[in-house]
Formats: sequence, structure tokens, C-alpha cells
Amino acid sequence: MAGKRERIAIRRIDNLSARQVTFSKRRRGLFKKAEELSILCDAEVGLVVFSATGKLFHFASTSMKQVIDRYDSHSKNLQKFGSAVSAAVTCELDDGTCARLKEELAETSLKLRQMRGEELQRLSVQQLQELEKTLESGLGSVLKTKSQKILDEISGLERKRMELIEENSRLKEQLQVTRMARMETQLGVDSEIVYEEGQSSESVTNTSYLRPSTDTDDCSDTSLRLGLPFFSSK
Amino acid sequence: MAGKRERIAIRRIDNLSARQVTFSKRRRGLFKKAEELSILCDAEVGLVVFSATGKLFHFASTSMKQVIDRYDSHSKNLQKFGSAVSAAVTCELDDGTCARLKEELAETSLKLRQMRGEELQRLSVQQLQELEKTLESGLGSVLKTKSQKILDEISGLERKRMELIEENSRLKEQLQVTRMARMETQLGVDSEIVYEEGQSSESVTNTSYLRPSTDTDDCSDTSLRLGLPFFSSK
DNA sequence: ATCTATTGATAACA
DNA sequence: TTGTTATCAATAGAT
Repeated sequence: MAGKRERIAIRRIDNLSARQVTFSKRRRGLFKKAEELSILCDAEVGLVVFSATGKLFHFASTSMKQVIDRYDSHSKNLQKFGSAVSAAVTCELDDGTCARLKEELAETSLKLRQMRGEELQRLSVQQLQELEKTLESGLGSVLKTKSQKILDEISGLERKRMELIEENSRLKEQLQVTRMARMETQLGVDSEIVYEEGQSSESVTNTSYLRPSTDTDDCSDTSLRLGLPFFSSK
Repeated sequence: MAGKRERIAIRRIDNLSARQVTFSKRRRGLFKKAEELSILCDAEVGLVVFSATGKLFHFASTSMKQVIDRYDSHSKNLQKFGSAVSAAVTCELDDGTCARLKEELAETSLKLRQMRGEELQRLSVQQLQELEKTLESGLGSVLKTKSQKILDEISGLERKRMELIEENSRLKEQLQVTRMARMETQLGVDSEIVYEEGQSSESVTNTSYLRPSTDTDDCSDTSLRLGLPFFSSK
């Protein structure tokens, strides 16, 4: 049936459609792996891909802006120019703020890591106990919020479903009226027209107007019935 | 011989060294696939990865600058002013570090608050699920660490207890020897001395030397017995 | 770092 | 495009 697969050389694929197919498949795989790496290893990952046709695809574990900023700050440590004096002054003015920020960040991220279960060795049993309480209460809130969201989603969907059911009923009624009008029209013309139209019709109603007596009880439109049969209790 | 490999769940790897090993392996794989995609499908690819320890890894099929510029021009129709005042540009670059720190701090403390169960409303069910996993795994680590610490404390106390018991034995022996010597001395002097010393003694052994026959089985040092009453089975 | 049993990705085909 | 399958490639766990 399928692929007698061979290893392929890593060079541009000449065939256009094969190249496009491969692009789709490998792109998905690449993005999947990028995300997995960021989750598994707690890494910050940014990935940008432009197809040969110029279409953009991107992924960032945090945000692309953050990744790019961080990348710039890493690689631009070796870039000085022009007004070095004013730059130095400006920088020094901010040093105090920066230092404080760094400290605060260090402390906050330590707490975060500890909540994730890292670097617990230095904590006392007492502190661990407190952390445990905090985690349990946080977990409780998360579970509660999650449940609420799921319930909200369900009722939203239910509402939409009801709206669609209503609309369906309206459409069905209109359809019925239209068919009636049609039948009355037919009664006043030559029956050959029925033959011709029967040949060319592609509508979902096909030839049902030829047997109007079964129209209301043959359950022709099953899409209206999903989960809500006519005998539904109310 | 080698790997009984199991599928792994895509969630943060708790064990630090395992996480680092996986990071190395998967990072190589990811970069390889990024390059292959760019070659095979004639795509422009940019990939940036920061390890959990902050180390930077990057790949670009053309140049990172070009990729980022192209990304910006695609995603931002609201461009910044070009090359206005060089001083202003310089300032922004230097502020970059500070601004980035602020951003990072904001994000980190948001994550921390979310782990404590606050500000969960904006999260999707998916994200809540992730948070739940993280909390559960963190809680697991905390409980494990706490248990270990308690066990360590217990064995530490046990060790000290044993040391004290040993020391006690030594002291008892010395005491015995001393008494013997004393008694021998007493045989040659007035017995009144016994009375005087009995009055001034404040040692835990108090006057037990008056009844040496019970000395070896009366368990004289009660400080070692807390929670271990005399009738304790042993 | 090196080695494999396995899982995972994907080239060719439908 | 989507799905299937035979194969190749990546990699988790062990050494």
C-alpha cells in the first residue's frame, strides 16, 4: 500500500508539490519539537519560519518579543557607538534601579522555582510545611477555576446549540412553505416539466416533492435530530 | 544492556541532570531539523533557544537580523520611527536591560501569584491543566524533601542519643572506679567524711553510692528517657 | 560519552 | 489536503 521509504539527501527538493508537502509535514514536526524542548527542559524558545512563498509561521514559549529582546541583549553586549559619554551617564543613573530589580527578580524566581519543587534543600521543615500549604491552596484554586471554566464552556456550547436548533426549526418551516407553493404551481402546468427538472436537480431536496405524503414522517433531515429527538421530554 | 526506553510525558523534567541531558540531546535534534527544513524546502528559518541556565543557542538560515527584521515587518504594521536622534536610540538600548528586567520580573511574579492561586481567570483550560500538573509535581517534591528532612533529623537525634549512652557508660565506669578508690581510702580514715560529702553533692548520682548494689540497674540518667518510661519494653 | 530498545517522524503512496 | 504504512531518525534509559 504505502511508503517504500528511502533516506533522502538534505538538499533542496526540486519538485514543487513534493517540496510543499514536505514543508508542511516537517514544519509541524519542527514546531512540535520546539515546544516539547521548551516544556521538557524549561527553556525559552523562539522559532520563526518563512515558507518559500513568504508565508510566516512562528512559535515562542513565552512571547516572540521577549525572546527577541533577550536575544538582542545577549548579542548586543559587544556594540558601542557614537555618544559613549551620554550612554554611560544614562546607564549609571539606572544602576540603582537595575540592581534592585535584579535582586527582586532573583528572589521571586527562587520562590517560583521552589514552588516547582526545586532548590528545597536549604529550607527548614517548618518552611517546607508552609510551602506545602501554599501549594495545596494554589492547587485548590486552580482546580476550582478550571472546573468553572469548563462549566462555562459547556453552557456556552449548549446555548449555541439551542440557537442553532431554533434556526433549524425556522428553516424547516420555510422549506415546508416553499414546497407547498411549489406543489400548487405544478398542479397548473404540464407534467413534463417535472421530468426535466428531475434530471437536473442537485439540491438536497432532490425529488422528494414527488411524494409529498411522506415528507413529514420520513425523518429526511437527520441533521436536525442530533441529540434532540422530537419526542424529547420537556 | 541498553535503554529500556519508555515514552515520556511532555512536562517539565524534574530531575536536574536528566533535564540537562535531555536538553542537550533534543537541542541538537531541533537545530538539525531546523536546518534541514530550510535547505529541503527553501525556507527562511530563525531559531533561538535559551537554556534554563540562561545560555543562548541560535540558528538562522540567512542571518538572525534578517529573520527578525522580516518577522517584525510581517507582524508590526505600526513601525517605530527610523533613525531619529542617536541619543534617544542609545538611551533605549541602555534602558533595554532595565526594561527587560522589569518585564521579566512582572512575568515571574505573575507566574508566582498564579501558582498561589491568584489571577487565574485569563488562563485557558489548557493552561490551567499545565499549572495543575506543575503544582502537583512541586507538591510532590516538597513532600518528598520534607519527609527526607524529618528522617534525617530523626537519625541525627538517634546518633546523638547513642553517643550520649556511650558517654554515660564511660562516666559510670569511671565513677565506679572512683568509688572503689574512695572506699579503700575510707577504710583508713574517719567515717564522718562520708556525711560531709553527702551534704554537698549536687551530681546526678546524688547519694547513690550509699547503696552501690543498685548502681548498675537503676538507670540513673532520666534525661535520656524522654518518652521512654521506666517500664518501657526493651 | 556510548550504546540500543523503543518511540517518534516522515517519504512515498493512495 | 488527509490518511496509511514502511522505514528511517531521534532519543530515554542504562552503562
